[in-house]
Amino acid sequence: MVLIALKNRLKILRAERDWSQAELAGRLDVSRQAVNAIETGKHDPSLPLAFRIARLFDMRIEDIFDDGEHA
Amino acid sequence: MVLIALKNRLKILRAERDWSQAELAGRLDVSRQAVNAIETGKHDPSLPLAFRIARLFDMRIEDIFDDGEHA
DNA sequence: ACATTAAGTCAGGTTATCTTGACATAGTCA
DNA sequence: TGACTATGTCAAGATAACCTGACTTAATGT
Repeated sequence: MVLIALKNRLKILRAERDWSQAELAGRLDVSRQAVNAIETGKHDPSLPLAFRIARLFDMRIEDIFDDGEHA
Repeated sequence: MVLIALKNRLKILRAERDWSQAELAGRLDVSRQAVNAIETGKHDPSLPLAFRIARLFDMRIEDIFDDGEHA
């Protein structure tokens, strides 16, 4: 049972601010590897981390991560 | 390190529809115990499950779960 | 050439989020 | 009374989401 992670715009949002993965990790209070794993689709963030990410970029969770948003 | 789960309105949304935990679990494709654990604050849903919950109730994740929403 | 930074990865470990199965309690109802 | 439903809980186990530390590769700059 191999499920893939939700698509996300983290890498783009980070690039827009010219932050390294390490800097973003620091702002989110997680490890650099955690940020990398999320960006590269290895896994999804926990819900609390998703909230911190949304707060940091002042966006809604649904606008950063997406499920497929079928209509 | 004991962290508490996010507050959530699952129980209320479910009551408004007069669904049992078992029925909600079926609609979300998780176990009844998983629904119970989320409602009783034992843990947070994964992000993919949070998306399914939000879709089911046609609401935003932020309007069902909350972090404290300081201002 | 050498040092530094960024990104990606791996190993090994911990904790959180699930699973199934079982059980107790309370409420409803024939 | 006895059957049924809903809720809450526990145990034991699987997998996902984190951690630290180490290492490689590519790009940049001195």
